Amino acid sequence: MRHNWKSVRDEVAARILRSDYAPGDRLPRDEELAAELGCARSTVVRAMQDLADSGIVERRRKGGTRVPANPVTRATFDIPVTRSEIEARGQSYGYHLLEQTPAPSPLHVTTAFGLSAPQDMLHLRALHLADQKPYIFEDRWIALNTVPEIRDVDLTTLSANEWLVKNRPYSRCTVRFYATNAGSDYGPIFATDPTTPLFVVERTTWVNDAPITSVKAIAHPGYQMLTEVG
Amino acid sequence: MRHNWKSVRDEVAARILRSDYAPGDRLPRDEELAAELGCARSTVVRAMQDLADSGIVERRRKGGTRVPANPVTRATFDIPVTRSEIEARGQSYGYHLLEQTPAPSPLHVTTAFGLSAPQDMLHLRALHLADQKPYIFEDRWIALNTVPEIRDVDLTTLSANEWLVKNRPYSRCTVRFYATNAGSDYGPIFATDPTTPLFVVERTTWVNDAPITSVKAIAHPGYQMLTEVG
DNA sequence: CCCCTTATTAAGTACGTACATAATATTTTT
DNA sequence: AAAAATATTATGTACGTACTTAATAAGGGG
Repeated sequence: MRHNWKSVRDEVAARILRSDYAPGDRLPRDEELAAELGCARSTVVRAMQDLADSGIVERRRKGGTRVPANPVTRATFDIPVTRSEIEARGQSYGYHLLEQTPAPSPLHVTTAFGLSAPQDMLHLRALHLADQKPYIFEDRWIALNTVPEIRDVDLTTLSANEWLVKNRPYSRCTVRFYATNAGSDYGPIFATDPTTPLFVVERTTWVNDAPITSVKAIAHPGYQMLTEVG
Repeated sequence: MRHNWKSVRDEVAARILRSDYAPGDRLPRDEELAAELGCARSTVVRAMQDLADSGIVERRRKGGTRVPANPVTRATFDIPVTRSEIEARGQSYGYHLLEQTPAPSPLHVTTAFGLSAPQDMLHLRALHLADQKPYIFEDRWIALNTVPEIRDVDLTTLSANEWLVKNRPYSRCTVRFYATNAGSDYGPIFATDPTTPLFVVERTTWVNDAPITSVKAIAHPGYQMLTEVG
């Protein structure tokens, strides 16, 4: 069964694994590989594009295909809506809106959006619960200029997360991972010591350069983000 | 210029953005879209597969293409060899091997690999410097059964990271992100308080189910992992 | 010898056809 | 009415051809 792109991909990947093609090396041209493996060039192209998407090979017009001299591990994470994440774990989902205040954006939000001046925003603080226990605390700012309808949405039962994702899709998004201390802000929420390290995912979204929302999602102590490659 | 797959992709993405196609909705069949946009079905297929790869649509045989009812943010991170990462920042790279000891794998490493019993491994502790300052500290275990050659490699000048990546490509890898405290282990290394929160990337790699290496990369205080989507 | 122009190369794309495959829907059988 | 066999459907894949494009290499002129 040599005549499908996945087996071509696996064959090329195996050669790289065996160091037949080593980092920095140039691979045979698509046409040659096609002739060697007895398939059409388009099949090799499909296989190679998959390998290129995974960062296993690099392709350049005229330059050919090569194994990167400095290989990288390309990891892909799916960040779901928090409710889906909790339900996928087989736990019950709970949601508490702690605060909902219109306010001008503070400096760190203004700069996250790349704005030159503060804008009117809606500030939300909410807690997501898994089996009644604090799972993720979110601190969110929503740009009222871009999303005025949010004023009329009841956010005490439906999380802003969910409303936005279904009503205000974004065209651009930055994601930032880092570690922080629970401190006096999050310590009480998770009923933990102020020195407890917490994992933070910060996401900022735009639609055609107009700011939508910026969220800090602070995960409960011990939270890990996991993915498989290959 | 409607006759290329990127413009087809962008048109469909724009329709989703405008909520012409809302979460849960089924899109027209490839053939219909092709007729509407005046291109071949294969062009629509190419566009749709790209959208599916980004998680923007879901495709199922017979079921058709639809906008996911529970959208996710799909973020992709490239984790380079540490030296490349530092040099890409325009900083000078430095490397110090702090410890190199053969030892049976401790429990957390044994379980990370999914092994039933401890194996002989090489334990390394090393520090990567950017502009002479501690950047990433790594705590690494290498499976000697799978990579016996590592015994004869001089790891005082070349990091194990680089040697492995060029000589022992992996076929499978898990990546884990989390937060930890500097504590007495890492506090002295980064010259920081034991309560300082630190960002950790833990990677475990195999080649055809044989364990290669498991690394904890502890980043300096303030380290952030950043990516753009869209 | 260096710079600029021109040729060549190998990947990138578009198209159309034919067929495969996995779901789903329908019909038949028990 | 439930279960099993069968038909239908929309995506998935393979192929071959023709053409485009970006990058490199070769050539020519100052």
